[in-house]
Amino acid sequence: MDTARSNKPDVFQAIADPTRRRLLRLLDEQEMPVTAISGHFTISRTAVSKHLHILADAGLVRERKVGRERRYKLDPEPLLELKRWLAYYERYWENKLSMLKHYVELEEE
Amino acid sequence: MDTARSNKPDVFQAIADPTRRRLLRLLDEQEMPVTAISGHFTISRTAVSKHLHILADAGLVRERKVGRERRYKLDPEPLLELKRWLAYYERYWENKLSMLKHYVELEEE
DNA sequence: CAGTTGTGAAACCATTTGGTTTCATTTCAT
DNA sequence: ATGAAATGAAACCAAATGGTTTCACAACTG
Repeated sequence: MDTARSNKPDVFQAIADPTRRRLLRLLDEQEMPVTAISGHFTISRTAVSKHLHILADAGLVRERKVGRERRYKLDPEPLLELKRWLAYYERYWENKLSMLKHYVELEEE
Repeated sequence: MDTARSNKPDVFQAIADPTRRRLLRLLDEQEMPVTAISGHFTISRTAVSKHLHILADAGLVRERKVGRERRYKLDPEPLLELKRWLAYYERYWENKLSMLKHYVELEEE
């Protein structure tokens, strides 16, 4: 990790880490400051902070300064890219028959 | 990478790499042997082979021996986990109003 | 003003990751 | 049987990743 590099904010990369997925869930429910957030994890506050920056770089989280706190909140918008990516494969399960057909072909041949 | 460890076949992890996403697309269109596949990439055949094993571990790809070749083909089933994960956030864009409301709230406060 | 709280930046570190090159093995072609 | 083709395993490597500890600083609380 090291530093929060604002280089390649990749959604796929961002959600690859389980801790970050948990963070997204948490911040969907409510906006929270870093210390409160890190109370939900066993890793250090600093580590959580880094994950938050990665999520922010990917646009998955919004940051807002309130006094000395820095509150984070989910921004689901970038997940649309994932949704679009997934949509390509949608035809496989858009109906049970196509799925079945797929498996039959896999088994045969 | 090093070796194809059949430890934690994580879908999120598997699709995090852009090369692997390209592989999935390619193998959706047709079943192919390793050498043919690696013709589509600039990295070495061995590297492609490793990516294929990672995808296979995640269940995203099926392997079939045919003579001296080893043919790979997409198995989209594990993508359903991703779809389910994504479904949680679905309410945000299930209608334009909820999305709009979300952004307004983000801007306000 | 003095002290405490909330947070990020830096410097480190071990492990994982994506790649390469080399070698061994299996299967096909002659 | 002999050689070429298709592929995985091994050993190795540089860079990225996820963590930690320490330090500095801004902003509240007395």
